[in-house]
Amino acid sequence: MNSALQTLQDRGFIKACTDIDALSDLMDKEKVKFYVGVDPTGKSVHVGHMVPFFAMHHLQNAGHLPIALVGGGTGMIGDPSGKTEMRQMLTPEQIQKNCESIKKQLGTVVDFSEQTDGSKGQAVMLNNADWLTNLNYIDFLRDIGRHFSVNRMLTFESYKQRLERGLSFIEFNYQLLQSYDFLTLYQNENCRLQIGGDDQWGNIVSGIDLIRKKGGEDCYGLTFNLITRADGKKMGKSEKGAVFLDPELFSPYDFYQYWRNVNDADVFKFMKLFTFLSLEEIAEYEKSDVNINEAKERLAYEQTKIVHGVEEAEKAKVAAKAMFSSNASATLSQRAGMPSLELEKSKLEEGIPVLTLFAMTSLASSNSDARRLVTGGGALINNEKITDVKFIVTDKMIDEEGELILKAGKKRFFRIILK
RNA sequence: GGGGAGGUUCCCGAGCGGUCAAAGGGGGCAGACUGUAAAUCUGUUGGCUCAGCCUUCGAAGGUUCGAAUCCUUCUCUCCCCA
Repeated sequence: MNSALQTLQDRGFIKACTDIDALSDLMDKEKVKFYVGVDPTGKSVHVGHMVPFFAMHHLQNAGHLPIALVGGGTGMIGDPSGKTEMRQMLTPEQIQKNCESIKKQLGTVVDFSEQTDGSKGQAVMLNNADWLTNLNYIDFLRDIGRHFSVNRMLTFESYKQRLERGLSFIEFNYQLLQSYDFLTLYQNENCRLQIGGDDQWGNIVSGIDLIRKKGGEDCYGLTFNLITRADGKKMGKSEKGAVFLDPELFSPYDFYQYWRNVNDADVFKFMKLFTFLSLEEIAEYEKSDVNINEAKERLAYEQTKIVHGVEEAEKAKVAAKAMFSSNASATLSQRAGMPSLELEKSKLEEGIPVLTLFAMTSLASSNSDARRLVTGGGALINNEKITDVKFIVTDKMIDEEGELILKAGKKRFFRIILK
């Protein structure tokens, strides 16, 4: 098999391919242009969306030519695949803004810069709004619509499910538009391969069919395993909601912790999919005499480094290490990666009720929430358990570093910086 | 267009005049046990100046001492017929 494909296979990406042998031959013969679509339905993608882009990274390194296709046009419709409800429609302005921030995030994994030495494939980002928004309805129906059989579409799993709950006509057209995207990319860019999550199988196959019906060459589809966690929960979801790549929505420290806390059963799978560590190196961690927590630490570090950069990864790692170590008092530099808040020193001198203080942080969402925390015995300040809800925090509690470290349970920390 | 069934707290889902901030489950948070894992058990899960008060049961009105529960209008969803 083609070495790039082999890499994806070995790392556990591949779920299905329309014709793996033919694709392999093609990739041996030439640098193949391939694409994956992203929906700009939010300001940020989350880790679950990243699988195809990690795959894209590996293919790019093998010299193939990635196209990241932002669905500026299709985003205005919403893909029914895997959704149980209709999507909210977005305004063109929102979509435009989302596209820009998403491109930045994808840039952490796929290199969009100008390639000069030719060792990597040149990556580009396109927006299907460029060819979708000006489509003429009648022309589209005549040229594209006639190639689609409603009977056949209705047999697709993604539509079947939605038929039970309701599917609007606008969403029903999604497959046509995505197929049209592939056709357009084939015609304009000579794009031969579409990759995506396994939920995209139906849409990808339709695109390939369309290209063939329009007289094109054979094109290929490659889908990746939908990543599930061993506990059955959705990948990329955490108690704090989706694990977004945007540091505003999900702090690098929490991001690091998310990976640090993955299920034992998922560690190596995730290392292969979500880091660039070599398989040999990962195999070292898989040896039974290695403490699995070292593997988790490495996974968290590598992932954070890729998404947020070395500096943030380093900070998160140091902060986590310091806080989880036995004495649990960290020096100022170790605290750098911790979620924090600045507070006027004078306020503390006057005294602040515990509940108020906790509610100011991300540890408690409201006074009542803080009350529950304290009542339940989960609230600590500088490692001292606070059980009295009326407790007043004063400047006497400041630690040797001149700060306060709040804890909610064993795992959640917050740093109060006095000024 | 006609007929029917519905919209309940983060989600699913009970409640159908007062004892309802609303059963049960899921999820979340905390405690115990651990390895910052999983599983298990316990507590908790609208807000507040917390033995009390305030805001919630699609929206707005109304009946009533009192409504998530009854009436009216509106709105949205699903199903059947056209």
